[in-house]
Amino acid sequence: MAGRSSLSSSMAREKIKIKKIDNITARQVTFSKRRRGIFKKAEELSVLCDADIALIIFSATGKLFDFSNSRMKDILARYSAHANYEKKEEEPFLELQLENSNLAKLNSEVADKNQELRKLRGEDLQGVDLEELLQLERILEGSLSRVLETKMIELSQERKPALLLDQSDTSTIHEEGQYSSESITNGGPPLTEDDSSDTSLKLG
Amino acid sequence: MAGRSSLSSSMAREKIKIKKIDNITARQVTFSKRRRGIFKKAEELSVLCDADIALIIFSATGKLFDFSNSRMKDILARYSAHANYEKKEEEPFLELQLENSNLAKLNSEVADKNQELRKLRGEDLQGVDLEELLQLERILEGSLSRVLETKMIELSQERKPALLLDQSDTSTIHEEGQYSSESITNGGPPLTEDDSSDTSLKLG
DNA sequence: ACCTATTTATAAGG
DNA sequence: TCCTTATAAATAGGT
Repeated sequence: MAGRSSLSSSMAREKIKIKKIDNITARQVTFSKRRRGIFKKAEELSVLCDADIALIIFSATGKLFDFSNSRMKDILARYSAHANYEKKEEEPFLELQLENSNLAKLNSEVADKNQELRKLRGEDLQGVDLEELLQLERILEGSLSRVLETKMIELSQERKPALLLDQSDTSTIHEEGQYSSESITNGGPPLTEDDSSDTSLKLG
Repeated sequence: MAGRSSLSSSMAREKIKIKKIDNITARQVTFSKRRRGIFKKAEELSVLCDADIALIIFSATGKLFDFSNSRMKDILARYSAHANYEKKEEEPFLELQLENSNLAKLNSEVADKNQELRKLRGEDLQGVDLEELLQLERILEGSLSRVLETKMIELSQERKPALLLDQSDTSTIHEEGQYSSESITNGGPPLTEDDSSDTSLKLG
């Protein structure tokens, strides 16, 4: 009936559209809930079907969460091997490992981010086509309105003398631990997997 | 109340115990269904919450399935950097310890850029003080005016109607016997959204 | 964090 | 693997 193919989906109280959640608080709440959900699903799948799973999640704020039913590095090594096998004709995937590609990768990532920043600052609009300009315009307008709104809120708060005592910090933003991470790792499956404890890194 | 921590769980018609499924056929059927389910969950989470996700699954028979909302390699590199940073005291994770400091540095640089991008998009304004808000406002207004100016120029020069931008989800599925793998990859820079290029894993 | 009305996911069976 | 159906889980919105 409605136009779209079933792009909808989700849960309860109300069906939501699978589109980035605008409200930051709501997004974080949903992130927490769904993160727990998917980790649980990952664990169940690994147990029920004797599968090896690696699940890595970086939140929008850069926080890391990961799950693996066996040693993460083993699974990534297997993945790397597979990837290499599939495209051995071309360039080796994760190389022998991920090693030096990390630097290059991160470097180009920084470069990409910088270009995005320049565009958002209107500094690099030369080769930008109309479509992207319109998109940029929408983004900037939305951003500006949110900035103005936030400014108004802060201005109105600043005016008032502190009513109550200074509550330490009402709305402490999420920590944004740049390097914090939460990991869930289950070790040895009962039947198969004889995980001979090795400290040797086969990757290096 | 069963004894352990909630080991019960699951789905329908009958509650099943989360334990390896003995019947091979049943296990494969469940694997297929749940695999699809978790991939869907992963994609939804990445879209809803703007998270970067890597999900790698090896079936009991060794078949590989993977999902990533951006380039798998990028995420694994980030993961590696994180892991190295966190446990640099111990064994170097997937990395030779050579570039630890550089990696950490770059990684935090990426985090910084991301935060700056979020601010410019008006997504992360909680905790931003008035002064910075005003600065943001100036930047955005300047940017917006340059975008508008550029748009006007292009409009006057090109008469092309804006073509529809179709965002087809780049999902790739390959199957090839023993080493087949299924990959679903959605990707693309937030701004540009030009992920047209490849239908296959392009590494590098 | 907890509640709960709804939407999803999915175990069985065809 | 797909379809259907009954039931278990996950979860959006609100408190």
